[in-house]
Amino acid sequence: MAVSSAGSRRRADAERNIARIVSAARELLSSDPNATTDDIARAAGVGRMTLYGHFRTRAELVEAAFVDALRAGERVLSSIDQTGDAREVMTRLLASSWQLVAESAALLTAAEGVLPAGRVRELHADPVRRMTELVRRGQDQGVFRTDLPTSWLVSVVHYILHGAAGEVRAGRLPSHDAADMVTKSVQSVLTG
Amino acid sequence: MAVSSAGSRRRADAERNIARIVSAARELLSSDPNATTDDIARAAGVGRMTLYGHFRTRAELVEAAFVDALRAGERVLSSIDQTGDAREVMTRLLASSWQLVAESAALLTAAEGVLPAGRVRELHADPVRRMTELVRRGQDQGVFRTDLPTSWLVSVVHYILHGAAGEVRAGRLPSHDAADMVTKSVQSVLTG
DNA sequence: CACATCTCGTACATGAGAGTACGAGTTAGC
DNA sequence: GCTAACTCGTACTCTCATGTACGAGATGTG
Repeated sequence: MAVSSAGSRRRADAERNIARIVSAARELLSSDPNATTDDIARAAGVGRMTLYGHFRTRAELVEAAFVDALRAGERVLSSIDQTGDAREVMTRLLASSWQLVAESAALLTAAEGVLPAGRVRELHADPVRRMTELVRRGQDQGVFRTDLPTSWLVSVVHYILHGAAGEVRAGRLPSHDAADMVTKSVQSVLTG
Repeated sequence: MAVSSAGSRRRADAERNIARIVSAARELLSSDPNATTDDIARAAGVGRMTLYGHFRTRAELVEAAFVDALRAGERVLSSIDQTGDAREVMTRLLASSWQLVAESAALLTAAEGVLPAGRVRELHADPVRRMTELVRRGQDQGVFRTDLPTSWLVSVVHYILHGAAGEVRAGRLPSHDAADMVTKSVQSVLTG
């Protein structure tokens, strides 16, 4: 997060620059978890020193980018139409969020490499919980398998998501095909 | 690979040290893709200078470790009983190799970060080809789904494998449960 | 318009890791 | 047991990224 927490108000240009930096960090770290502060500052169109004016350390910046991505994810998750059985909800969810989740794979790696152990899990406990609830609901409704633990099924969904992202990034899978393949594959695993 | 390629013969102790170094590299890089040459030399029980006597650069060492892991994988793949339909073969294959493939996930990351682009795919073209053939055979036999491309199915198998490895490493999944979950999940995706 | 806030270049300190140079000591193999 | 091959410690250079120090100039805001 930015240095000045709540006490004093920030100037508008500072606010704008912070947003730019976080956004650039999200973008760069999502394709290269080792992007340097210099890379990020440059991509944000600000000097490196400006960046350090807002984020004391690289770790602080990575966390800010990660939190930003999580917030975007939360926005999507909470806007999903929850009617119908769990299969339908899952399909809708994947259709509208697979790209987002997938893009953050490398960002997650970056966060894990830099943040104190456990902090990462702590930060995205919320989205994981929501996904877990959806899967469990499906199991309770009898539309998702119960011979595998809920937590494992949730994990597999993540792996498929991240994998698809990798394929797309590497240019081996056209982006518009990905959603369909992800959905079909996930549905198979969940229904057994 | 080692510096002296084919021309002159190596002394027995040198040969032994090379084996130790490669083995240590495989082990360390499999849990930390950023392990340093110093870490590896130390783990191999040799001086750093000995290591540099056999591998000019870190990249050369990483490649050697990667190739070594691939060879071990090939040995497993080629010893699998190929009788029965593709589902049975796949089950046998996963049972006896998931750990191996899984362990090499981080090693693969290390290789990708250090080797020239494309070199990695080039190196493990063989195992990928074998797995692809197995999946295609299943599709031809009518036991695996055909509504998703072969290459995508192969990829998903890899993701599930690597994901399981991550869970085991993180201590969230007991190692002896993993094989079963991987097998069930993969079977679901492949049969639709 | 005054001034606190913000920008950002240059320069520097630090630390980590790769790879090199040298050379004395050890060991395998004929 | 002689010799070439090998080991490996010390010490060095290079490069790269993080983070700090200083300070002059630009700009938003009351």
